[in-house]
Amino acid sequence: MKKSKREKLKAAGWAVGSVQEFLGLSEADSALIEMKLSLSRSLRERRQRRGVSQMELAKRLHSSQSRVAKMEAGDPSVSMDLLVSSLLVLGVSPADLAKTIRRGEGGRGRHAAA
Amino acid sequence: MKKSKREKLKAAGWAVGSVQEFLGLSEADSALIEMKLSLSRSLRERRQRRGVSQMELAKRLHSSQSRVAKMEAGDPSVSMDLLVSSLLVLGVSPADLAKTIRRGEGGRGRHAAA
DNA sequence: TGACAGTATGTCATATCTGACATACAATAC
DNA sequence: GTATTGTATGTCAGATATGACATACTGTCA
Repeated sequence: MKKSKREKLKAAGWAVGSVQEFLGLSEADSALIEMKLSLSRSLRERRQRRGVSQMELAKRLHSSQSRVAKMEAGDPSVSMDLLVSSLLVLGVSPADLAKTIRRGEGGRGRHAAA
Repeated sequence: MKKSKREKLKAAGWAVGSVQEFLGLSEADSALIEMKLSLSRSLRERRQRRGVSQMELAKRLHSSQSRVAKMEAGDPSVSMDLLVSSLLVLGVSPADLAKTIRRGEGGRGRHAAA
């Protein structure tokens, strides 16, 4: 029941801004997606800021470099669990995580502060 | 690589407080778990507060009553994605979600404000 | 008592996610 | 040039999550 939407998104190339309007996504669906994209961006940012390579992060996570790349690419095959785990492994506090999640706040006039 | 820990947790009955110390869980692992438990509690609370039955929520989610029950029971088989989706479907804003997540903040003297 | 609405718990087939691998690409240093 | 390091992308077998279903347990109301 979720797959069809993921397919559409993949096909659409994960348009960045408010993805919702032109696909048949519900508010909740698109909010979730934007949240994940937000986490994804945060991950890359934090990792780089700490000078950690994807390979190294992968090791800490007991995962693989390719999966880390997919996480940062916002690949739909990546779960929120994995994104959150990764951030936690990078030492991000739940409080900071919360901030990141709020950053994913829905369209309607909001602007992403890069 | 995650399964063994889930098994242990299940065996341990998902002890509520800071689960970490007596199992071989990393900080990140237990932080993730407590976050999920936090979401889980929040879900039940919000759903009840709105007078929505598990069955009804299940329909809105295109899921089933039993899965909603598992979500609220903190069953390890439930993903963070599903928990978050559910809260969103209940109309919870990303900002409120963020608060819930912060509530899952790690042990070290903190107390769960019910 | 029985009937009912809500919830819990177990199982299962199928959908999805995951780590691992191969391989390609980009930039840098020699 | 070609190593080397970091990253991207595709694929796939195996692991995990999912919805659906059956069934049991709980009130509550008559």
